[in-house]
Amino acid sequence: MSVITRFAPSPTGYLHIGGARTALFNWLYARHHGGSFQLRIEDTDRLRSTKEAIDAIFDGLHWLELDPDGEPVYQTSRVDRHVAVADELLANGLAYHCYCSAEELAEMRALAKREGKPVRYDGRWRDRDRSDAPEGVKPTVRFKAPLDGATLLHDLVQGDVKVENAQLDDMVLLRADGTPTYMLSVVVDDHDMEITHVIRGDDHLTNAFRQTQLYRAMSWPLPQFGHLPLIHGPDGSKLSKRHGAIGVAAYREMGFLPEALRNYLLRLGWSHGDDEIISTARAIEWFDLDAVGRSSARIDMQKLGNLNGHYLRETESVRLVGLIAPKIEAVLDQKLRPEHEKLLLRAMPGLKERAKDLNELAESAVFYVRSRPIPLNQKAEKLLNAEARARLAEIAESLSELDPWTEEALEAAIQELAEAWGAKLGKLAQPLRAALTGSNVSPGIYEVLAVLGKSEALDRLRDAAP
RNA sequence: GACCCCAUCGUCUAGAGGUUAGGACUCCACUCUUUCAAGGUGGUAACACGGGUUCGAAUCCCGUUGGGGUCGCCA
Repeated sequence: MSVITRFAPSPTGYLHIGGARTALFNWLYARHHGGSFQLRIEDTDRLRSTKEAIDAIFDGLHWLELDPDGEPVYQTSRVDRHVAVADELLANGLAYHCYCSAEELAEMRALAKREGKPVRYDGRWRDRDRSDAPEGVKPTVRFKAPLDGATLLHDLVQGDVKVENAQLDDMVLLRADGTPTYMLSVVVDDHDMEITHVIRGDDHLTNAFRQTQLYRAMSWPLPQFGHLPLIHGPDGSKLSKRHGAIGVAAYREMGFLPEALRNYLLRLGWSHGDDEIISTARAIEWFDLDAVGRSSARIDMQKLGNLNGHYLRETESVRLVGLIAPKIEAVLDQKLRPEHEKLLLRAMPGLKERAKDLNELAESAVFYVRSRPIPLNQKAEKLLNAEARARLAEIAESLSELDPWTEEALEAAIQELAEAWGAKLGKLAQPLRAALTGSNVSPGIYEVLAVLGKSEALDRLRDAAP
């Protein structure tokens, strides 16, 4: 039987980083086994589900290049089927109507809590006759869960886990308004979609026991379960909004490459010996659930940044220019001209070596395409003292004869000048950098000179001359 | 509180009875060098604690402590 996995987020907010990892693991597992990866939108909470959140999930997955196979399934489109299953359970005596009001249940919980007893539904309508039903109360449908024994789970990540059935109460299958609850919907949908492997967050582990009982009640084959440990914030606490970078879109805005985020997320909880840099092709080849750890992990932005820098350096220049062009245009408040894009393309090798993310890359590239005169930052200003400016004039003069205008030729020419003046190279290089880039930090100065081209470079030097 | 899960450098992790406990990020030196990065070399840094089992435990068992998850007519 072929493997079918699914990612089943509820569209009540952005696609967060933990969800992204769940999606990645499901995707990898399916790819590794030559199976299929499905997306199901769990939108049965009509009040909290939003179109924006659904779009955010699609966008996030698409950006991460984890697009699902086939069309996504919307859980709300399947309520009739969910209700039919509940009715079947009811007909077979495996479910029953419960006439408890919300207040009554709240009271039940409060009492249990006060007495220090386990907080759960006491099954008071389980065997009660329907004729006892109070007037005008719409009942919920509850699952008649087994009272004795235990439910065993062979979890692909967590191993064998056992829970006494006495710990599990009779869950609500259909709300008083007749709509199905999550617990019913997941089981029906996972079954109907023929999901073979349910890979999801650890927070669903206890749900797996209740769901197992439902599968049994319906005599459906059980899927395999794999519960992934949760991701925590840098301080070890639960990932929450105060950690800031929790939505996938935020990582995109911070200038991370999807492949870097994927590699980082992959290593968070999964390992393959000492391997750190793992291409997606390799990940597909190597990924399996037995190498997933059982303990939760913390987000480490430093490591993500380092990984991103690595992938940035490996990325073809054309793609990088395409990614940073909008950012540069925003800074300059104007569209880039084709010749500027060509220039940036030539500049990329030196720039990408130095950037940790796309925002840094864009920032460091701006000077190349600014129009003269190039604004100087404070340090550059300081470097361009009277002596330096005088020298720049001479350099410009001397360089105007240079042909060809190549990195090698420029290096030779400038070193020659330094020697002739008996000056240290730094004495020339820093003022050159300041005049050419407006900054004290940049790629190699010969490279900058060459990339800029003879006429623009000389013009910038003349701008700085006294 | 009840139930369940987890526990190796600050962080992510390798390790599946016998290792100088390895790698990566971070940090610190040194190196390269026209700046800044990247790169190279080296360094600091861990088996939570207590009992067992064993000739021998990071590895197996029990307990303690700590962390996490779940206990909705949310998903």
